[in-house]
Amino acid sequence: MPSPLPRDPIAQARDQWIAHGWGAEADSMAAITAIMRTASIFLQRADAILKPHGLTFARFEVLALLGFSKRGSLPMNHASQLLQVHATSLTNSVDRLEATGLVRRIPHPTDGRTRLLELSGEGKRVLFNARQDLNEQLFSNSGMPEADARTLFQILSRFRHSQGDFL
Amino acid sequence: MPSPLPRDPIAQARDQWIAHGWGAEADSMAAITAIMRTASIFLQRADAILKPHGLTFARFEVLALLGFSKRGSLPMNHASQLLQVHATSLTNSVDRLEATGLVRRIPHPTDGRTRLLELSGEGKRVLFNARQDLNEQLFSNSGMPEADARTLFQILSRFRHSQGDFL
DNA sequence: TCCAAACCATAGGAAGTCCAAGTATATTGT
DNA sequence: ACAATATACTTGGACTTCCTATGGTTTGGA
Repeated sequence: MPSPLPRDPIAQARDQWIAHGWGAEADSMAAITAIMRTASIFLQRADAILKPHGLTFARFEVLALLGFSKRGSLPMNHASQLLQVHATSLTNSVDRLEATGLVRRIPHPTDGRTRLLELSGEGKRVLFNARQDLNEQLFSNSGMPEADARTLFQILSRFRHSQGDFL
Repeated sequence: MPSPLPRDPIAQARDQWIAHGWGAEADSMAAITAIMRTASIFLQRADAILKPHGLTFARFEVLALLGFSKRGSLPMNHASQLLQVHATSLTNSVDRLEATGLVRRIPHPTDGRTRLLELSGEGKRVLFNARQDLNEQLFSNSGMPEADARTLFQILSRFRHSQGDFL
């Protein structure tokens, strides 16, 4: 928890980059560093909001995904692809969600390798409340103007697409 | 390591948000999720580039900061503020940097509480090479057009300022 | 058919982040 | 001068992420 700094340290780093002759890379460096810092800020805010619900953002995302699934269940495989995290990360999250009774692992009817994830009743309740809080306290009030959010999303979509993040 | 998806899962989530009546929050949600995902992509790329140097991005940032300090040394306190990470995160990074001989902790001449960080000769060498690789393989070639990088940095600076990230 | 290759999930381990607490040192106010 | 407060750093714990390796299951080619 850094106290407010006299000047943007990323802007300072950018100046240093330029001063040392890497002007061509300075803007890219600054943008990447700023993205990482911003992600950290949002993650902390989201986790703080979700803490009273006994959730983290990673686990919230799992619940939210399951809440949208038509059939009410999703193979772990599929879920980890949609959440774009490593399979082992999802295993970790699901372990905790299952331990607190928000989610169940059930066997796949035809494929013995696959496990399906299913929300419990309690899981649905927690999801409902957590999502409401997150919408009110974070998404409705992110601190970013709508226009900026849209521009950001467009730029990042272009970038992610260029990186093979999706087809 | 997710394989390429048929469609952007964040755009899908955004659609779901709208379909469920949270259209007002959808763009913000999508932007925030995209930021987190993009940060993850960049972090993985940076860590992969730095691995041959025996570094991670977190530790590289410490070295880079020290490399810029006029006096050649910096109090941990000051460093953690500039890097905008918790003091304990810096302790963690410095432990590893010191264990591999890239950095030294030396006592502060007048304040007994403070420890100064100092690059070793090997630390300077590693920094030089790592920074060159990062500039060539990540920053020069980030996959983001210069104009996008600049726009991104501006939007994120506005946001971070609004969040009290700096004055 | 049946063996090899692909796939799903999990275990273990390394690293990063944060927070809460604890220790030591400085500073401040009475 | 001395007690209270503030600051600097570290320790321990919770959590996430990734990677590598392993055990089962399924699938596909000889």
